[in-house]
Parts: sequence; C-alpha cells; structure tokens
Amino acid sequence: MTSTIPADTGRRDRRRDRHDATKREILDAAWQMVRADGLNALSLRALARAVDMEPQSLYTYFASKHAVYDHLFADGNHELLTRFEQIEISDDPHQALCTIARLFVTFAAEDQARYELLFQRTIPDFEPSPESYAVATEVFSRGRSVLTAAGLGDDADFDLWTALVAGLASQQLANDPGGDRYIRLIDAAVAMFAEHVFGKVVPNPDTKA
Amino acid sequence: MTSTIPADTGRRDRRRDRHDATKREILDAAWQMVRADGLNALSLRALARAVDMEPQSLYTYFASKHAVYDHLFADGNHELLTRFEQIEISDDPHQALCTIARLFVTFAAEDQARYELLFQRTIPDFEPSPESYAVATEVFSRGRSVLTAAGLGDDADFDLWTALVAGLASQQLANDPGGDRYIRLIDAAVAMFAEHVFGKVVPNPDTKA
DNA sequence: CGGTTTTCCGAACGCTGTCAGGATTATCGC
DNA sequence: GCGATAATCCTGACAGCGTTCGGAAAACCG
Repeated sequence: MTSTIPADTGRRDRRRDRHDATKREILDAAWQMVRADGLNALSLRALARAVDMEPQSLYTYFASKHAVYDHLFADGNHELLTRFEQIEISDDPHQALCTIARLFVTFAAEDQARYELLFQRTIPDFEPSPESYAVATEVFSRGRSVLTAAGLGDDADFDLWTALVAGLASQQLANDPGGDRYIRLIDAAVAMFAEHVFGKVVPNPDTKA
Repeated sequence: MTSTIPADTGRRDRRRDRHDATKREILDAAWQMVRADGLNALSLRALARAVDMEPQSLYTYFASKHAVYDHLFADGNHELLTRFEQIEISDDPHQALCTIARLFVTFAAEDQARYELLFQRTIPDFEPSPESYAVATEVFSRGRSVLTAAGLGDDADFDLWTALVAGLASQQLANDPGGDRYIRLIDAAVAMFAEHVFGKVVPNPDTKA
C-alpha cells in the first residue's frame, strides 16, 4: 500500500491518494450499512455519522447519493469479476456450467443488498454510470464466453440459462436467506439444463436423490 | 351500485360503504402512481393530491404508508388468485405446467411495480399483514396443487420449478421490460423441466437450434 | 512564509412520513 | 326536525431526508 520510495511524481498524487482512501472508507461504511439495514435504508446523514463527518462533506467525494450507489455497483461487479478470474473452468461442458452456476448463485446469496443493487432495480431512479456499467458488461460477457466455450452459442439457450441461474439466486434470497435450500439444487438444475441443450442425458452421480 | 331497496340493515352500513369506496379510490390512485413512477417513489402527499385530500386525511383510511402497501399487496395477490380460478388446467401434465407458467410469467411481466411488491423485498421495512399474507399463501398452495396433480410431489422438484418460473419472470422484467424475450422461452423451459422430472424426452420441435 | 487548492461545516430549502387538536360534516336516535 | 354522536377533514408542527450555498479551516505547493 504505502510505497517507501518518495517518487518525483508522488507529490501531487499524495492528495489524490488521501482522497481515494477516504472515498474507500466511506464506501466500506456504506457496504456495512446496506448489509445491515437494507439497500434502500441507506441515508447520507447516517453514513456521514459513521465516518465522522457532516453530511455535506460527503459531497466532496461523491456528487450525490446515487453516485455512492454507483460506486457500490462497480464494487460489486469488480468483486464478481475477480471471482470469475480466480476460478478454474473445466473443459467438460457440464462441469463448467456447474462451476459457473455455483459461483454466481453463492455470490448472490452472500449479500442480499448487493444482489438487489447489481441485478434488480430496487433504487427508484438509479442507473449505473457508463464506467460502472462497463464492469457489469465485462462480467456478463465472461459468463457468456464460458457458455459458448461449452458449445452453447444460441441466444435462446443463453437466455434460458440466465433465467435458470437468476431464478435460483432470487428464490434463495427471497425464501431461504442464509440457508441453502436452492443452492443445493444447482447441480440438479444444471443437469436439467444440460440434458435439454446437449440433447443427451449426461451421467451425473451428484443429482441422484 | 346504488341499491334501490332501503334495507333495514343498510343504515349503519352506508357509512362503511362510503368508507370502503374512498379506500378503493385511494388504492386505485396508488396503483396508477406506482405503475408510473415506481414502487418506492410513492409519496403520501402526492397520493393525497391525486385524490384531492390533505395528506393527513389519508390516515383516516390507512394507518400508515405501509398499510397502503399492504393493501396493494393483497390486491395484487387477489388478482393473481382470480386468474388462477378463471383458468382451465389441462389433464396433460406438460400442458398444465405450460399454462401455469405462462399465467405467472405474463402476470409478472404486466406490472413491474406489482411484481416488486409481491415477490421482492423492495420496500425497506415492509412486511405483509397476516391477512394479506394469507392471500399470498393461498396463491402459492394453488400453484403447488397444480404441480402435485401433475405428479410432482417432491419438494426439490417444486423448488426447482418455482426457481425456473421466477427466473423467467425476473429476467423478463429486468432485461426486456414490455417485450417478450423471455416469455417466448416459456414452452422451451417447461419442456426442459418436464424432460427432467418425468424422465422421458418429450418431442418438442421448438427447442431445435 | 505566501498563495493555492482541497476539505469541511453552518445555515437553509423543499421534500418526506407522521402526530395532535380542533373544526367541519355526516349520520344516528328520538 | 333536533340534539347527540361519530366519522371525516384540515391547520400546524416535528424530525428526518437529499441537496445547495458561502465561507471558514486546513493541507499542500513553491
């Protein structure tokens, strides 16, 4: 983090570093609050209190409340993107689908507020900025490329896939938050999907009841 | 509407009738507003303006803003319940599944605000009252009974089913509001599900690439 | 140190849901 | 129809919200 080399160019940057650090601190506090009280319950006054500021001072770092949401949106997508990069995708199509489905559903189930922010339109007029949306698009295309690598180029198949995975995630959060009632259906769901799109019944010991 | 018979018991009821009529009028205005501006954008002051009242007068009819949401919640579930009762369910399991899936997804796609209210937790601290929740439960059990009639008694199968249908609905609203990009996948999705749970491959020309 | 930029805060505006108290209105028993 | 009663409505107000303005304070620069 803190470089020991006092570079020539590092003078003007120090202010920017401090600025970004404070920004990060505010965002972390915001995450904590939305996780505790829900996405829509976030208040700038409470957020300022959490970071020991007056509410107006937040406007030094964020142009508006929506800008805070926007950075949280980008945060969440970056996190998901990182997980995509860290994970190893099998050559076996069925296995690859299982991996990616599990990745997404568990990611969604971890944090209700984050899920709402990233995948639902919970906040009245919020629309991600182009920069934040670009991250989301990157995540999306990564997921899509895994599907095509598995031999699924058809748009309808992909839409069906996203519907299936999104359904598992949303039901998990809505009907069994903190549990695994729908998470443990992932393998069966993927098997169902694979049977359908690959046309053949793939032997899968995990799906046996 | 206006009965010509001045019944003996109809004296004290007239007040109640007027009361309920105004309530209905307020709720209709509320529906209109949430449909136009989103569920969370509803304001009691704007609502009062729409029905030509002072904001405080609304409290004669509803104990709080949440109470308004609660009645909208019950409204929506009643509507869905009505559709369930009006529709004819085929004896053929596959056909029955198609019907019920189409019923639900189109219902969801019709009204984003209603969908959020009924099936997502968009409003910070809203929780339906026991009476309203009872309607939702009734809807749920109707859906479930159709599934069992189709020969699906397994809990996991039912959860997979709800996830699939909910996924189609949520994706339709999120990615193609007003369109039919996911609605037209319903038959394919049901076929996929039927193949999986009934164990046999049903001939379905639609899923061919 | 002087000058510049960044950060912070006091005050305020219009909005929100909600409560208390009184006036107005509609209904009831007679 | 009249007085009593209950339902309805409005005036006024409170605390909280996101946000803006203008100036003070602080940090940084040469």
